[in-house]
Amino acid sequence: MNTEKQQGLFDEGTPLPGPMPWEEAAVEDVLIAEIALNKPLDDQYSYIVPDPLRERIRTGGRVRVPFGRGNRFEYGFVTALKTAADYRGNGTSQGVPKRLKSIESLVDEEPLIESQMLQLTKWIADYYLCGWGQVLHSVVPAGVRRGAGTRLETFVALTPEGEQALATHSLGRKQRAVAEILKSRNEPVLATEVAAAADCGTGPIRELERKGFVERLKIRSEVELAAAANVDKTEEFHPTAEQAASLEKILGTIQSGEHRTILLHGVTGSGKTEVYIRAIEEVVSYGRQAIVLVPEISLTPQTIRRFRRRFDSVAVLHSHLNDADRHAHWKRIKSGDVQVVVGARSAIFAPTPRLGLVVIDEEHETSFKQDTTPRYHAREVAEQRTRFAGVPLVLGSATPTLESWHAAKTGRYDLVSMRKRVGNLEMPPVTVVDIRNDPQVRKGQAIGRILTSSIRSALEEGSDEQPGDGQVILFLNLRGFSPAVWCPACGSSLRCDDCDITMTWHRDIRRVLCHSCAREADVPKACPSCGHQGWKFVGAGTQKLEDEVRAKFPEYSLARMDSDSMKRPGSHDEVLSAFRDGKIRILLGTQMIAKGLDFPNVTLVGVIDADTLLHQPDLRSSERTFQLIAQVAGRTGRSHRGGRVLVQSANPADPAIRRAAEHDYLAFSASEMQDREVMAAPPFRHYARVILRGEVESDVKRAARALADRIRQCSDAGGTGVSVLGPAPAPISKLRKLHRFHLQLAATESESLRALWRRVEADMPRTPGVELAIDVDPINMR
DNA sequence: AGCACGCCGACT
DNA sequence: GTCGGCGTGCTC
Repeated sequence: MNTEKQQGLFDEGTPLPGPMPWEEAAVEDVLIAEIALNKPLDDQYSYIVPDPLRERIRTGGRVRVPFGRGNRFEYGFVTALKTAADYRGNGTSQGVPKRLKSIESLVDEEPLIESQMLQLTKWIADYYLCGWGQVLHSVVPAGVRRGAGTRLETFVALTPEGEQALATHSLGRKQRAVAEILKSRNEPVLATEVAAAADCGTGPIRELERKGFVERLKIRSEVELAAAANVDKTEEFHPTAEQAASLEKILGTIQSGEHRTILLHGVTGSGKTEVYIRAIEEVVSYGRQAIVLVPEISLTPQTIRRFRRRFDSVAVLHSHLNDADRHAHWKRIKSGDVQVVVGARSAIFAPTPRLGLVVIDEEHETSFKQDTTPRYHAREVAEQRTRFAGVPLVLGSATPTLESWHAAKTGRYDLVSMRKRVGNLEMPPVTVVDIRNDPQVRKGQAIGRILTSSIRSALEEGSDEQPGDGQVILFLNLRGFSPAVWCPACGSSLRCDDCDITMTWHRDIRRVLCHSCAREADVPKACPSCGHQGWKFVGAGTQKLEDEVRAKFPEYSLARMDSDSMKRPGSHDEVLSAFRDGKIRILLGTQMIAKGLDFPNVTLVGVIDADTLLHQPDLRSSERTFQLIAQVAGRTGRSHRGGRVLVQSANPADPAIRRAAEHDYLAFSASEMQDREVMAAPPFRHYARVILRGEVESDVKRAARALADRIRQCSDAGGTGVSVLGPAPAPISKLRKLHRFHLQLAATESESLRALWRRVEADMPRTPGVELAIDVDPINMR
């Protein structure tokens, strides 16, 4: 706070403040609360706690305060409480001589945030350069903030007349079924449940109600949490030597009572999950809780079942929970009733009262980084949270990030490795097929000659008992039919009106879709640039692949799994169980099928195009390519039947692809690490990315230049050793109508980036209509 | 992030 | 004369 400015304020005729409470006698013990507001503000604001609230106010709870000149009411979190004496003496005396306002009211009786979580969120605000209040706001789920807890549900019950009618009246088939069900249950039943059990809609129920045989009851019910499944802890564990060693290492750390981060590098199929479960059992036996983070797409019923089978009380936090369910879970976790929390990124904020262990599975997944404010990485947040709690963090992956690998190599993490698969199964042989001269690919097909014949032999090949029951997984990381609609006359492609992106043709809806903003449009008859009629649909997505496979293998059943075909809840599980039962022989899809699937009869995995990620303008493109192939390859060879992998590529000599084919993470990481050092890229250098966006391109560009000048000025003056790159248009230069420019800051010490930014922020040039965001440790450069 | 205050141009 | 444009400090 600037004293001069405040002096000025008083000089300019602002009414002089009355005596502050501490200027009167016996008010030294007036209570003052520090409040963090949900705004991009660096400071907390001090408010007087009025006497009636004194006894009830708590750190970590929310309050309603008047804010700004208009005294509009805002919600904020109490981050600290102190007496006026402390307040005056705490060294911030420069900022004191201002009139403090009073808190209007308390929002929560019970604090939402306990002190370690307060500390953690403060760390996030400092590290990721955003407001503390913003972090606090985003850490508490909306359902919890709003107190969503109950919902009104419609129950139905049989009336006495209805019960008689069963014997005396003739009822329609469905109506009778409904009445029978209600009679046998002899209590009010959820209307939807009855309808499902009687295999009918609500029609028959309504008819019964009209006749007076059924009554409808609206019951406000506490949300019911999934009951503990049949717990089976007797499952025998015959650990491999490597599993035993890994587990021993983790248990040793747990018992040490100190924080360590353990990187568990285990190839696909090496049994990492079983190691996690055994470690969690240990902390649960001490009455502590564990948090398991998995990528959102791995949060499948199979994964959840795996934990539910082994623990009495598992809370699953997925993105499709409604507010009431989320709140119910949250309360139960907070009460200590939950042993294991399984969830995506944000589950790292689960309010476990006695945290014993955090596990992050598939540590390399990019979905652990949030791409809106606060732009945190769950791995870093977990590192801090476990450090504060003095408990271990286990990071598991077959293909660790270079960041984690580097941390392990330099001793910041402990490393344990599992190089062999459970059951002494071999890693599947991976063949890279050069498709540059493939006659089928040249004709525009997605599947080349060699992959075609491999699919056929995999499907036909069988065991002695069951001939010809082999299954095939085909992976293509592009949904839709064609990723481009191209005009052969002028060479232009259909683009999104709002984004700098080509539209993808979706044949099922006969429209084009922008995969960035989800905008939908019809394909114009003629090319808007040249008027030519006759579009070419270029490239292949999963829909086109589906067509091609059906045409080539009409005798085999097939399912496509991508976010378009899996919109209906439960469809994911249905397809996978049909695949498990062998009712589906060919499964094709996107990312969705690259994770965690484990089917013994899959004897061939085909990667349609290994190059899509390779050509991204991203320093991690090699790493991503390696990860993808290694993960997909892990879907086969999971039984004595063995299996193989075929990777189609136009760059068969690329080191990332070759190393992945050889299952050689060590060689890949060693050479990639050297490249990163030469490029001055992470993990050897830390980055922060500043993104500016606005509707008027020239304004954004000007703002970006002005900001870059200001940053360079601050940087030079401070001798910070921070290099400034840009500004340049962002790789996606327009997104949802907003033009985007970015610039990057790089330094050997992460802290120098933050120090520089804080100096820049203090006197930032601003342009109306241009928004600004900063991303610390960015992993998405788009 | 809002928002109230301010200083500039086009209207009754 | 004043209504309203949007640049720009300030928010306990």
